[in-house]
Amino acid sequence: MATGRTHRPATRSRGIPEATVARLPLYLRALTALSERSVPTVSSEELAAAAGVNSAKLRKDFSYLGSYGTRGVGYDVEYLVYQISRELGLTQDWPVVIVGIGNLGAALANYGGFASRGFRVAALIDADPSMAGKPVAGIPVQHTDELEKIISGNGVSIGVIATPAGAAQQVCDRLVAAGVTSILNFAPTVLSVPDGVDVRKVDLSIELQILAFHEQRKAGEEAEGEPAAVPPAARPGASAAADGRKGPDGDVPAVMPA
Amino acid sequence: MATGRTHRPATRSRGIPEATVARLPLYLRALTALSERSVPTVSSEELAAAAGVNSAKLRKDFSYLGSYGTRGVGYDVEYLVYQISRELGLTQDWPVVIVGIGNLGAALANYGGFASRGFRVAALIDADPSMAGKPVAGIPVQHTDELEKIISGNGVSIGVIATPAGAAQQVCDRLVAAGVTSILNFAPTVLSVPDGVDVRKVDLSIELQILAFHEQRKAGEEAEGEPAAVPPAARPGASAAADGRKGPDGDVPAVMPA
DNA sequence: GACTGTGAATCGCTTCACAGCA
DNA sequence: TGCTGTGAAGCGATTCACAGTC
Repeated sequence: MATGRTHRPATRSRGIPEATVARLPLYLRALTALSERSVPTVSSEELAAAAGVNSAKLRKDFSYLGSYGTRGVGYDVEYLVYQISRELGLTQDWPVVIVGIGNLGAALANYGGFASRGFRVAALIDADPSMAGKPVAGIPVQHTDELEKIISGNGVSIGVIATPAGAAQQVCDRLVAAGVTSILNFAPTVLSVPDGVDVRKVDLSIELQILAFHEQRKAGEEAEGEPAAVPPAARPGASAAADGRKGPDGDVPAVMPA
Repeated sequence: MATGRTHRPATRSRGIPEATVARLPLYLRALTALSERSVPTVSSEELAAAAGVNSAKLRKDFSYLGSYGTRGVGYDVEYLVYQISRELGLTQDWPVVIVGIGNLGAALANYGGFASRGFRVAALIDADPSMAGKPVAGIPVQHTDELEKIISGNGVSIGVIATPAGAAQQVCDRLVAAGVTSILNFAPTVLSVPDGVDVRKVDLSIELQILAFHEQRKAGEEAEGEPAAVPPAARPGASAAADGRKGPDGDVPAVMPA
């Protein structure tokens, strides 16, 4: 899981479970594809397959939205596209700003998936003065000094942080102070925000680490036994660090913060 | 949640819950930061705060790995860094290939968080012949024709797909056929893979859609009442589409696949 | 006959609360 | 005394299985 909210204990939104909300975009994508092929109706089984979930889950999810299907027939594709879009709030325009126009920020600015779903890149912001004015994805980059002006001037409530980790919290604070209440964070840091502000995070290297865990497990199973659970290596003692500890695989790994 | 596996029913790995595995990289990041500041030990409370979780959860998580703490004291930072690294499989080198060197692929190739955690970008692959040989992040891009050779030649078991949606399944099939067993998918498509292959996905626009849902809810609450649950708009009938349906917010949204 | 909608059962994760140990 | 480690309780999500409806 690449993501998570900060705070908000058990405040389930409008009765729709969080897990369901997280799947609605998946259904929407699958439905949109069907819509383009002019498929009029679809069964829970078919749609579930297209979205990569099982049909019981899909039907349960849709039951939270209301009874939008027809027994014995299935779901009307166009109608469901509209209902889910509305439920997700995509029937309105969401101006977003992207802060930090490095490789990743530029990729995000160019990403077609945003614009096509009601998200409009209202501004690109970077701290590097030499970037100012340069167009990225056809939008001129503005300097961080303008941040507050841009947010309030465009009524931006969603911000995307693609800065280095060190700058993220500060940028976050300024975004929040200027009125942003939802943040998508690509920087590898835990952001702290006041109540009422939502944060979702995407950490590219975390996903790879989870894959590595399973990959290692596969390799271990091939060779029968489980990978040694608790190696007889040195245990903590009172002192810290530097005791040349080694594990079954070799040396202490070169782990560093991003 | 930005991510999910495909298949694998209830095969909990070595007794460590999936949810715990997904948090280990978070702990590792926080611990690495402490390690760099030469902090020798840390309590569950402190570490939990740094990782953005609560302390009960953290202790439970660590209890699945073994008893690595000292009652009355806390956890030895260096020792825990090593144990978690080992558990995640980061004590070994993982060659990865990135397929699709557009904006996003280039950003990934340049992303420092990979290399610093034992992931080595073994090759960059793109279908565009004019890209071939051009260096990105210091690594020359190779043509898709070389894919199989590259995978087997480097013993690559993890592949990253950053192609357009249309090419993703085909690339996936070739990666799997060549021996890749873990895939990180950035393309907005559901990939189908044989048993034994893990897929994790990151969809940038899905995260924004989830934020939009909550954002909309906040706005709705300000104005007291809930947003109308089931509008009296036209219901499906037998025929599909094009009936000029409108919702409370205006028109049918312009949703499109990425 | 086919497929949706949903109560009930189940599963897994989180949280509580305290026993166990340095 | 302070903090970890963990059974047990609580809770949300998934799955089952079938009644309801076209």
